[in-house]
Parts: sequence; structure tokens; C-alpha cells
Amino acid sequence: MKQAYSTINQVLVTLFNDILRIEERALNTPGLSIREIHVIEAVCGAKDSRMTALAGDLHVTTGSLSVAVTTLERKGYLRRERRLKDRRVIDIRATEKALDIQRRHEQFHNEMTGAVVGILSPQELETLMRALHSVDRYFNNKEMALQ
Amino acid sequence: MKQAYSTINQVLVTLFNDILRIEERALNTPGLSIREIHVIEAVCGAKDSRMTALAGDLHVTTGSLSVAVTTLERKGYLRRERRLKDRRVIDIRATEKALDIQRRHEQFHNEMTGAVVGILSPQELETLMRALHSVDRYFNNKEMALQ
DNA sequence: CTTTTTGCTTTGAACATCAAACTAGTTGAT
DNA sequence: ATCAACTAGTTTGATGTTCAAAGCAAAAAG
Repeated sequence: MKQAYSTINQVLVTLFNDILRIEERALNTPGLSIREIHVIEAVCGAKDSRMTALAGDLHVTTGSLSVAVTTLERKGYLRRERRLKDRRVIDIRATEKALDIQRRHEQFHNEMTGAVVGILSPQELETLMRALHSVDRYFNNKEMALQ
Repeated sequence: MKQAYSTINQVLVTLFNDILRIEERALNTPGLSIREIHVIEAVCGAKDSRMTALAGDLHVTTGSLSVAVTTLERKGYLRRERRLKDRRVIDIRATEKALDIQRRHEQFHNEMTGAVVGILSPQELETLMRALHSVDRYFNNKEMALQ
């Protein structure tokens, strides 16, 4: 129990910070920062691909995203597509080059997930999922409370 | 099983980012960025408090740290202390003001940890801990491999 | 038709970060 | 003892990220 506290605390303190850094190095995509990779990922996985929606997903302002999209467009990973029905709206599309990156990123995450799944029995896995859902719910509420 | 992968993956992808953001907002120490708070935390918890060691702990260059320490010194959170035995070495010390911040930060972590522990059953907790250890191990290996 | 709202972009400022050049102090080889 | 090589830390210039605020164009509301 005591141990649980310190493990979870340690995770909250260090592991989370480490992950971004390691991810960046492991992916090692010259010419793309981890931020840019996350933008690409968001674009690839987005249901709604207009600027405002993506900015919301990424928790940045549309201004910030606009800058990022411009450079990623210049680098050949994204393109802007104006909607005919409502010409204010811009949809962001991933190019084939971006999809490549996305697949590599996905593979990294699968590996990471595999490390967890590998050590647990099916039953434990189920328990873990319940636990993670609870934690997720907790943090979503927390976030709501801070609005 | 399929579901386990995608749940765990989703949590690993989003939850981690969320927590950083929540932390930043919840701490909300006017005049201090989350980076600066992390520097303060590192100084408070450091075994070896010279520049090089701290920079290593924080995974930044000594140049970056030097800049950060200068502003935190100006703001009254840290002071530089030259070593007598080897006058090249600078030890960074926390002021009382910094210790206050550190205590608040620690309390926040304890609260968050307590909340997580509180919402899980003992069994869930045990499984979660094993999973987290596994992630930790995975990343430590990964980091080693990348050196 | 204005006016207001909406969606996005641009701009200016603040910060974080790094690499490389620099300063000062120590160590090692001769 | 000297001087070269090394080590610890700082400074500087460039780049990237972010935001708020102002701007612009299209759509909706009145």
C-alpha cells in the first residue's frame, strides 16, 4: 500500500516527463519535432479535421496550430483544403509522407503497450483496463473542475 | 484482448499529456512556469546540487539551466554557491521561498496519488502497479538503448 | 442590407532550448 | 614549475512553441 503510493507518485513525477523525451529520441525523425509529430498524429486520427477541432484535440489555440500547419505544409506533410459548403472552414489533410510517420509512431506505441500486455494475464489485463478507465475518468473530471 | 491494446494505448497516449496539463493548471503559481517549478523541484530533491548534475537530472544542457537559474535567482527562489575546494563548481541552493513551492507541489502530487489509490480496489492497485513498473522498465531500457 | 458571429491567419512578445564560443579554474605531462 | 589539455559554468545567437490580440473573410441573424 505504502509502495503503491510511492510508485504512483513516482510515475506522476518522472515517468510522464520522460516519455515525451524518449519518444522523441526513439522516433528520431530528423526535421520533425515531437510537437509536429503529435500534430500529424492528431490529423491522421481526427474525426473532424477542421482547424478548430484539431486545435481543441491538441489543446492549443488555433493561432498556434495555424503556424504549425503552415510549416508542416511547407515540409510536405499536410495540406489545407477549403470547404465548398462553408468557405470559412479549412480541413487539414495528411499526405502519404505524413501517413508513413504515423505508422512509425503507431508502431512505437504498440511496442510500448506490448511491454505492458506481455507481463499480465488476461484476467489482470481486464483489471488493468478497469483501473485505467477509473483513472481516466478521474482526470477528466479534474480537468472539468479546473475550467 | 484487442480492446486491451487500444485502451492501454489510448491511455498511454492521452492520459500522460493530460496530467502534465492539469498539473500546470492546478499548481498555477503566478510568475513561475511549469519548467521553473521543475527546476526548483530538482534542486530541492537533488543529491548533487552542482550545475552539471542538475542539468543531467533535468535532461537539459548546462547552458539552458544556467539561464533558468539566473532568472530564478533574480526571482528569489535559488542562490548560487561557489565551492571552496574546487572553485569551478557552483552549487545551487533553494531559498525558503523555493521550499514553500516545493511543499505545495508535493502536496498536489500526494492528493492526486491519493485520489488514484482511493478509487481503485486493492487488486486493481496491484495490477496497475505492476503495469506501471513494466512501463518504467520498458522506458529505462529504451533510454539505455538510445544512449 | 447591416451587424454580429464564426473560422482561420497574422503578428508581436515571452519563453525554452540548443550548439558553439567563451571564461576561469584544475589536472597532468614533461 | 610550466604549459597544454581538460572541466565547470556562462554567454550568445538562432530556432521553435506558445499565446493573446488584432485582422480578414465568409456566413448567419436581424
